Amino acid sequence: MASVKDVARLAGVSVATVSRVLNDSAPVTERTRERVLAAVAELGYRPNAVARSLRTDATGTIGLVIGDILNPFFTELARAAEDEARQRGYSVVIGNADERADLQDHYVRTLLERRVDGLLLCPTAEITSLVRDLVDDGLPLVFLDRTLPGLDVPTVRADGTAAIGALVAHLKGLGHRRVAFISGPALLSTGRERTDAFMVEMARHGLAVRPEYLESGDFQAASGRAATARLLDLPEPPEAIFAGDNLMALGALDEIRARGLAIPGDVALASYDDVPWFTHLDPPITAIAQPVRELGRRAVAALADRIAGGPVEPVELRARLVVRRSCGEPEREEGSGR
Amino acid sequence: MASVKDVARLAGVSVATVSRVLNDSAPVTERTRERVLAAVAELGYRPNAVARSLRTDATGTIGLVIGDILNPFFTELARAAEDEARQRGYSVVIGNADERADLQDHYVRTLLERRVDGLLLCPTAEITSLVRDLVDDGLPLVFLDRTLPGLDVPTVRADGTAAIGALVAHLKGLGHRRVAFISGPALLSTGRERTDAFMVEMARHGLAVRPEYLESGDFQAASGRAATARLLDLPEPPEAIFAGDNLMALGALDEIRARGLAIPGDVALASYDDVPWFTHLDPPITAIAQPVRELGRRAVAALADRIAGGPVEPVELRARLVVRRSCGEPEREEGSGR
DNA sequence: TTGTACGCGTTATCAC
DNA sequence: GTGATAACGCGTACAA
Repeated sequence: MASVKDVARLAGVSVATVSRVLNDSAPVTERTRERVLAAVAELGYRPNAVARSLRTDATGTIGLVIGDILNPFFTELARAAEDEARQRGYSVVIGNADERADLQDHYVRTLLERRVDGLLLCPTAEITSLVRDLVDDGLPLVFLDRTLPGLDVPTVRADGTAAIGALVAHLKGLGHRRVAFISGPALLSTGRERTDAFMVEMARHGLAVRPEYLESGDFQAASGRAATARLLDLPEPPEAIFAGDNLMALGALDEIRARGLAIPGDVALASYDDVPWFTHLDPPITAIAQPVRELGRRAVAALADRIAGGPVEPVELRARLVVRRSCGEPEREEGSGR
Repeated sequence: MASVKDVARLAGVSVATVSRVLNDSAPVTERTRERVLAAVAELGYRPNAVARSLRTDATGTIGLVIGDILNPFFTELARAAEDEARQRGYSVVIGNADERADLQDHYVRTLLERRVDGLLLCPTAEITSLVRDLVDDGLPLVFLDRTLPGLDVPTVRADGTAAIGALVAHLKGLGHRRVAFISGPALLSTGRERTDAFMVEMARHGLAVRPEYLESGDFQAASGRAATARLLDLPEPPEAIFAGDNLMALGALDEIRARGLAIPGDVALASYDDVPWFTHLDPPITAIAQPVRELGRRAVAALADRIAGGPVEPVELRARLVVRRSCGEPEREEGSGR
């Protein structure tokens, strides 16, 4: 493949001049500029980003390690991040941790070796020594969606407390008293926070939470289904089930359907995380929607600031309740959806 | 960040020896090996993949340019490709063309500049000059899911003809005669092939296709919804609608629901492309499933072969019909799902 | 078994 | 305005 040298030779100038033309880093005669450009076109020259990166110590690349690429939440997050990154001239290299610490570390390692300019990380539960090193090394780092305790890293996330409060009020208003929650992993900040908020809000609304109504899963569909089975097998099953993420809600849905139960007639269902197809279910699912696209954009913006050496504030957006019809809402109360 | 030089100095050896230890490219005394490894650990040395790539002229990276990252088909495809690539020691850089030729070219260009070892491309409709150059340049290239006519590039894809035939037979068996098809863009090979197969199979089964029953969309939900609206507004609407991809099926579903029509009572619905949540709809959607994960794996395998300099055969897998309950199937005919 | 020295393709610093 | 050249970090031919 043609290099600057070839271009220089063909244009009858030095490599320095070629570089100057290509990056217009210094004034060049119109005549030579044309000659260089002509040579570039003739040779089909493509600058070698690898060599440039070695020289400039910047790759124009940011890493994004997400929890699970099959989870629509992360997919949309990735897309939003990529849009914003492209606009800022960055490329994004995505790593899929598949909710496993070892896979997360694998990707972090290769991203480091590839010398990404910064890293967006949705950390898995465990705080690995590699992640700790990252912080110490001073690599521009921003946590996305999830936090790790005791690490001084800016985090971009959405707070769901208010929305969960709104949901609890909504359920109570609809006459539900026995509300169950399927929480995510307690090791994940998102898992913990949603559970805490649920407990607090239930108490605040004077609703008791029986211990057997507090199930827990791993943010995957299968665990949501299993938890729902246990709940429905209870001598006195809950009137409403609130799943801690969209995949567990899917599992819950399956189990309810498999038993031939009706939503919301036999049991109400609500989900943390909204996904496009919730609108298309019958009934449409009442859910708590995170501002996913803005999360992705703001995360990239924050990282870009850190890379530029500026100070970075943590970002905390707010999730909101989207009322649909899976909790026994009267016919025309449908929310705005998305 | 520490380099081989630093490691060499600390270990009291030459850079060559450090390199030898790290790649065990040549025998080294156990004693020096230990010293080097100790130095590596102490300095927290991470090899610089950028420099290595410049030297070896290989990045250990493959590019994957997909049509639309929000389409579950491509998401799953990407994940499968990534799994296979990781097992083979490659990293995948994903570019999202968003079904736009200019965005596709943008990503192809940056991937080229980053010197990916090979490229997996789901080409958009138009055959751009950049893509033509790619072929001429001899960059290891494999088309995935879609082909471009007149280009000598191995393609990994799934043929849907048999499955479409099975679907037509299935619909006919269920008593449907007026079957409509919402095709994808005729410029896309996948769009064309599905339409052709539909026409051929309808004829083969002695079913006429009225011109007004042949709608076309752009593989996005909105177009599927609009096409469905036109179909349902017909003086004599079709008894069954077959959508050319999962997103257009989603749009069709919306329009049908919005009109308060019942599936399959008022109109039957089937989709090309199966997605996990089709199972969870009521009724579950009868669909044609592509072997998505195997497509991804085989594509990476083929590309790896090309990179290694071996000959590469095109791969053609088969899609299959998954019978569920959206076409008026009797209660217990449900297929195996996925 | 180990060390020295060159070159990969760029950009940047210095002269001219 | 332009050209020669050093340097980025690494792998490797060649020498020792």
